[in-house]
Amino acid sequence: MRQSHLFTKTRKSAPKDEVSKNAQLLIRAGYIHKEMAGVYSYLPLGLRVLTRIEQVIREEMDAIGGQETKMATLHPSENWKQTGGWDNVDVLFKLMSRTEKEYALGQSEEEIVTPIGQEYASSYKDLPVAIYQIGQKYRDELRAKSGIMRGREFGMKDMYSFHETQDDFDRFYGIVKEAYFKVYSRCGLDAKVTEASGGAFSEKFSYEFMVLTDAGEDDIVYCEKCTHCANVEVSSQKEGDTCPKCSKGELKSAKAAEVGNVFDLGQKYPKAFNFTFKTNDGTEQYPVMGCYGIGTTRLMGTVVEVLSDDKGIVWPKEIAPYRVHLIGITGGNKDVAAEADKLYDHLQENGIEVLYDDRDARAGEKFADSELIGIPTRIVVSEKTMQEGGVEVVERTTGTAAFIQDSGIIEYFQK
RNA sequence: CGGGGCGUAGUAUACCGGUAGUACAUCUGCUUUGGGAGCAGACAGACCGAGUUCGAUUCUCGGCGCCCCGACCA
Repeated sequence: MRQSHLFTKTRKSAPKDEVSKNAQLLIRAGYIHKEMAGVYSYLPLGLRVLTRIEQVIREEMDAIGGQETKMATLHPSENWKQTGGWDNVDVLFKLMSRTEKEYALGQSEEEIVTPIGQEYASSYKDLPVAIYQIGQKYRDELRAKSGIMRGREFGMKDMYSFHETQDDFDRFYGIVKEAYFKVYSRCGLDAKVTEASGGAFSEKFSYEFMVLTDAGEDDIVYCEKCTHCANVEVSSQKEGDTCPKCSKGELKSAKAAEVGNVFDLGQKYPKAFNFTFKTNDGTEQYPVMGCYGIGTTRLMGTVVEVLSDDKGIVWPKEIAPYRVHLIGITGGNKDVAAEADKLYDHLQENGIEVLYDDRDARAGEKFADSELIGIPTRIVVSEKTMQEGGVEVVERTTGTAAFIQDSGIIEYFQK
């Protein structure tokens, strides 16, 4: 992508009404555009990041047998009335058509996925099954906050599983947990898992996946010696306590962002829709159901909160909008511009995604923009580098510059 | 939903009871070119409504919007 064609531009200052770091940086760098409180549009750069996050999640869900779908987000009110959610889920957006027919906007998909499961899973031979989707969710939050961390419209991967037994759900939960840790790791985050309450819709437990950041909304305690982590909201554990798991470490308290969760739904939804399957002895039974969420847009915001520095965003390679930011410092020299053009083509021909700053701008502006946008590797072509037969390469994470010969450029990105 | 704060060009800001100035961005021209360039010129603005007043962007009230704290958080 030639930056001269990219329709977004960077800004020096953030809008005064955005305080959160993720919103300030993402807006300044041209990733997102605010529509209203809690609702953002994703612009070309932002969409590329979001799409990559989705792809990481997709790969990990597919790897554990999840099957992707695209379920409706405009829901019939009847399904919500059948589960009681129409009157009991206060974040549910309800709307009415011109013919006074009622609808709900999907804030979660149990009301949709359960009847679908019922249609296709009628035997124990069809279980377990896990289906998921990645898409928009709508929640009528009383207060949207923290940029893209808590919005009224947001992106989420939600997976639902149906099992013959509780034991089988527990087994599958362990598999999902490992897959979730892979997702966070690939996104450059270090996550912890905690037990928490199931919220209003489940009398059973839930698990929350947490990333330490002051931008988060949850108060947790965690052990530095082991993986133990608990939500202060539902546990009596507090800072300074001896870790109940390893009894070696002392608990520390911290703010954390919930970047994923798992709910054990039991048989609530199958019962509400009378979804039964035949067991191997011919009796009818309700399946055990689980749901597994990852907020894709919140995950993006969390990455910005956790990894950015005073110069701008720092994307991990897996989810960066481009792998390389190629910068031509031409100073009006046509030979340099031609050399940068050539390198741009060369990188693309080798499958390396590149944002090419071919703008007629000064070096300082290009460097500052590059650091704000946060692409992992910057390559600089200038008169100086041409004389030496190579390019300057700077990693965004460290800021250290290295010189590599033209012949070694592609190899640099293949290691 | 309770409390607090804020609404001035595209963005960030300043001043003012007598219709608004600056910076960045944008446009034109010349110069400049490895850390957000310089000069000259141009375009562009008071959230909405009511009230007070000779006159309101400024004061008062209401609405709307946004941010923050709290509550809430499938």
